[in-house]
Amino acid sequence: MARGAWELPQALERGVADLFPAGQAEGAAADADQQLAARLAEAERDGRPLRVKLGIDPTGSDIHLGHSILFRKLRAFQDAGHTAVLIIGDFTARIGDPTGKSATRVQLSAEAVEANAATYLQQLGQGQDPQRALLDFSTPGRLEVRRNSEWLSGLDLPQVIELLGISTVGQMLAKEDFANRYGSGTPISLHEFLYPFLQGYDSVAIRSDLELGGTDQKFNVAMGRDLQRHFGQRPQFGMLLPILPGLDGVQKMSKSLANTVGLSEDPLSMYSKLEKVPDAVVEEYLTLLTDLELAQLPANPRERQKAMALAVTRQRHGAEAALQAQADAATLVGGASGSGAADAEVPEASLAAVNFPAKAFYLLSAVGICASSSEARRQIQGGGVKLDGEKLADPNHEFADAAALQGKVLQLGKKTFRRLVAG
RNA sequence: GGGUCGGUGCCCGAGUGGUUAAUGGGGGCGGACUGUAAAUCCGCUGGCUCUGCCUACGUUGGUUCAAAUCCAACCCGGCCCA
Repeated sequence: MARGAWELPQALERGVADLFPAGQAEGAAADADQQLAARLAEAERDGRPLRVKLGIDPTGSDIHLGHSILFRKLRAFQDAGHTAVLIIGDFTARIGDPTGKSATRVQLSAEAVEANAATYLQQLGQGQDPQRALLDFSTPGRLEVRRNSEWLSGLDLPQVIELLGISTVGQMLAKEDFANRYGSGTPISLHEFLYPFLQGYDSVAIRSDLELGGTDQKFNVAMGRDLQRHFGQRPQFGMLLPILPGLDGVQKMSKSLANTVGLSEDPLSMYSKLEKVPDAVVEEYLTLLTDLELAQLPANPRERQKAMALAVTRQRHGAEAALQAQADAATLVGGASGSGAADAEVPEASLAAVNFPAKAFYLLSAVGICASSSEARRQIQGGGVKLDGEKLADPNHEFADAAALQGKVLQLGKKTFRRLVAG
């Protein structure tokens, strides 16, 4: 999409994959129902900030960088003076968004949903300095946090039937996910059809002017427009951002694919994961996760990769911690093999749970560096384990007591380190 | 509701009575190499302080000296019919 295609401020336009409706800029009077630029101008003229909707279903406990691109965009709207309406999908989380799913999602209990919601808000920066936080929680009028159970749990059957009457089975089956599943004989539960209506109804309930979402949300966002029109409201705009590829560079970033970087990860692991994302996605990461001016970065791919990793880490942890993480990563990985590792900042692991005397393979699992003692045994035999830079070759090597290990750095592969501390 | 086919380890998928944690592929992890990577090559890939012992082929029972493999019931799913 060419820069300036929608005549939006750079901060709002950066990285946008799709914006609809997108009426022609030329021609008759700018139409505030068809062009976002016109709607923005109208908002400014009338002194009425836009209501920008972003819904999240609290189905997990961690927010990762893939989610953050939407929050970054939401923040950009906040910074431009608009109202972010963050919808916690406490009701819809219990149905599960079928988008992108090849199977029916497990339904969550109300308690689990509420607990997840709380950690989400915390990760988004509730109660934190707006400079460092992802969203601005403190400036008055810039944020509304709503739960969709507010309006959804009160719908009665006649109302639900009214909603369902707005669309057709044909339209539902035209949705890619449903079409794929139906076509391949994978089950689709009927209640999953309800999801788009409920998400759409959220837009009605909060009188959304614009909804943010990933490109896979087009169907649901468009449904919001249909419902708003049905209920006599001015339909929202849809602004879609790309789905961030995960660390594998191929599939979308998703916890279940274990290719994520969590927002609250420590600086070192955040940096070292990011500095080795595949070349193919570095530009996308730069565009979507940083504010760096792409043209001014060095051309060398390795340098761009590092600049990206540094910039993202800085946003979350500050400049100092980010630089430290960069230095540590260089020491640990690039490695004046081992000797430097002892000095670098490394997450600690307690020996409290270890029963001595401890055999090497048992130690690895007891300390949490390997998932099981069997795995630890294999890793040692495979030559992937070092203690203070020296290869541990014998899985049965016995350590008599904690004192022998205190302060040493246990390393698995190239990127997993734990400094052992007495419990 | 009726008919029919099917449910195997993270995923896909072999395997139809008997040396075996269970062929093969994918993914993942580790090693070498490199710009950290990618590509390539090699190793590992149920659990347990482990020269052995557990637990595993939808569930529960049964037949057998012996079952993922045979039988029964049940649960779940696809397709066809209603």
